[in-house]
Amino acid sequence: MRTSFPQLELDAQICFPLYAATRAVTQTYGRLLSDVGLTYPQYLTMLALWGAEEPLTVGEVGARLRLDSGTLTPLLKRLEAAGFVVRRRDPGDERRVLLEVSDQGWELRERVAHVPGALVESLSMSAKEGAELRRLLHELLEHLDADG
Amino acid sequence: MRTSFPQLELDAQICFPLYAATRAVTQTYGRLLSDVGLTYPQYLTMLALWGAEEPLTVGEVGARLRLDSGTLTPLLKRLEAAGFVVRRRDPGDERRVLLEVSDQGWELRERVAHVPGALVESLSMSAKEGAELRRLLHELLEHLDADG
DNA sequence: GGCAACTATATTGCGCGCAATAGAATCGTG
DNA sequence: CACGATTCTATTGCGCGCAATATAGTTGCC
Repeated sequence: MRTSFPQLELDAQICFPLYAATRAVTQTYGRLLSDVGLTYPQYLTMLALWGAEEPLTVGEVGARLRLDSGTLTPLLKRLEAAGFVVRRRDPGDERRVLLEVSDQGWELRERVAHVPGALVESLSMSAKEGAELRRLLHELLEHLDADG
Repeated sequence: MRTSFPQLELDAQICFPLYAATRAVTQTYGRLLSDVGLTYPQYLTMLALWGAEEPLTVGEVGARLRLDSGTLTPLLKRLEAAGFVVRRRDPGDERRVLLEVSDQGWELRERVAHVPGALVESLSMSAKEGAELRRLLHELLEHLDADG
């Protein structure tokens, strides 16, 4: 390089490993999920719906996944088209859309129950390192939420 | 939820914090880079070109960033349209495209020299934690490269 | 009740990210 | 030299991810 800018080295930063690792993990999930016809963001959305006590709204899913309606609306329409979710307006507040997991959606849950284990296998990380990584990522998220 | 699938909890996994943290970091970069008209992937591409001793090919940039031509070709055309990069076929091998940083591209480097520092500031992570996070992410990448 | 703020979702536009494919140039082998 | 295999970039198609905007429904205040 023409002059020295050591702070601009690719590998010296956290940003690039984070970016590359996320894409690698997404691809690994993609291979595990292609059988059942889900993408990784669709899988995360189903996790949110499966984990809720009752039907969530689009906004509630967005709050959990940190995604907005521009991303979620078409994604949810695809999940509905695939038969995993039913979307209907909340009769009590017609602005809101309630997302209900269909019977087929509950069956899907059993078909992907092996996925987290398979992924942890692929990562081949110790439980201790995994917990540490999770802790650091949560910390990073909190800082960026506060003032990032 | 209807039945218990503890392994399917959103926060129990590494995947979701990784996914959310990456998007948060990308957004933080986006705010820092919007002044100069770069996106985050464009910035990473410029880092690769700035850091090379001589013009890189599309494939060489792809190897460094782990991106393929489907992503890079249009991205590089946008960088060329913005005046930061010159693309030309390698006279010695007409299959390859050489990517040269323009004068304007070198000037850009000085205008973003503050970005890594500003980002580290936003993360408000200790140097020790940053190094640990980087180490864990590199490890994760290696495992996924090998058999993921 | 009426009307202005506010809220929730949908739409549009653009830039990735990647699989699949195409097309051109080069290489290797006979 | 010929020709099939390989390499390199470009193209196409689709699904995010997000800013900006639009639209419909609700609430609060008078």
